[in-house]
Amino acid sequence: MINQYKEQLKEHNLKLTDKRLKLIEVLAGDEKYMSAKEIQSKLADYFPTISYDTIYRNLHTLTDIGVFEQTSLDQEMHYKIACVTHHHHHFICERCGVTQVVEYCPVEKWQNELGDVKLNSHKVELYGYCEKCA
Amino acid sequence: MINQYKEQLKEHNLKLTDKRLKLIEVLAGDEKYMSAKEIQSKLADYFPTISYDTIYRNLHTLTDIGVFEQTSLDQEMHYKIACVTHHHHHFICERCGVTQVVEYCPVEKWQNELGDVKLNSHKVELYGYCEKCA
DNA sequence: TCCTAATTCGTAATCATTCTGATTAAACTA
DNA sequence: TAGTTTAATCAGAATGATTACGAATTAGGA
Ligand SMILES: [Mn+2]
Ligand SMILES: [Mn+2]
Ligand SMILES: [Zn+2]
Ligand SMILES: [Zn+2]
Repeated sequence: MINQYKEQLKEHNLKLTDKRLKLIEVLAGDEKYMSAKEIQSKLADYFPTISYDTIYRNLHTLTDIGVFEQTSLDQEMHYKIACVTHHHHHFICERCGVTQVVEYCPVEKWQNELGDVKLNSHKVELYGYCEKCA
Repeated sequence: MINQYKEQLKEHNLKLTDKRLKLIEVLAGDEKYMSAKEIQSKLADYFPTISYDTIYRNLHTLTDIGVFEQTSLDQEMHYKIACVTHHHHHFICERCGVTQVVEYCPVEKWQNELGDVKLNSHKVELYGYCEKCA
């Protein structure tokens, strides 16, 4: 499954660096939203001196090509590995960031209600505490 | 209608200051999400030296008591006057921040789908360009 | 192996937001 | 109305996330 991400990098002419691969590994290994700080602390096990510039740059780059998805929580951007299957949304634990899939999305009803206005995107996020954190 | 906000301040033992009243006036006068910077530039007409501390403090305070509502756009918190009628969401213009009401909200379907997990809150935001900005 | 553009590094800068300690003023009381 | 109390404001420093920059390194192709 990591190979699929290597593909995506190649498709966009991005080099396969050790930092990028480990970054993907970290996010792919935990289905939750993580802050840059959390991510750097996980990467620090492998690259103790990795630059924040590298982390932020790659979070942006990989979000741009659809490997990650992002959301703003508590004034900080958080990232998770992207869901590539079908359109859906997430429940997000406000304590630990862990996510749970939410299938139902009435985007066509919303588009109907809006009429002419063109919908570029939409955000649906459900918040609460996961079973562990409750 | 400004009187209703004065009530709310009194109910929470908050003083009626000139800054607070003008802040409410500014947000109530334009049904859109505004950043702290935008807000301070509007307030500057009346209070050229108003402190950012005053702006941020009051944005928080008034959001806490339900006078304003907030959302994070582009890494910046944005505020608008709260909708006090019934539960609903908004379409938000990505250029100018103007909002349009979206009535349909399937929160009970989502709660059903989630089962046990307790839902604390939810965010639904539809993005695009308003007629003016399109 | 060599070249070159992309990537990373270390660090400084930026920008939104928060904090602090001193000053002001709203609201209550006499 | 004057006095008292305490919340609110102010100016400016501090914080914390994010971005920028010039120099050094490296992936990937020739
Ligand atoms: Mn998902
Ligand atoms: Mn709703
Ligand atoms: Zn949790
Ligand atoms: Zn607009």
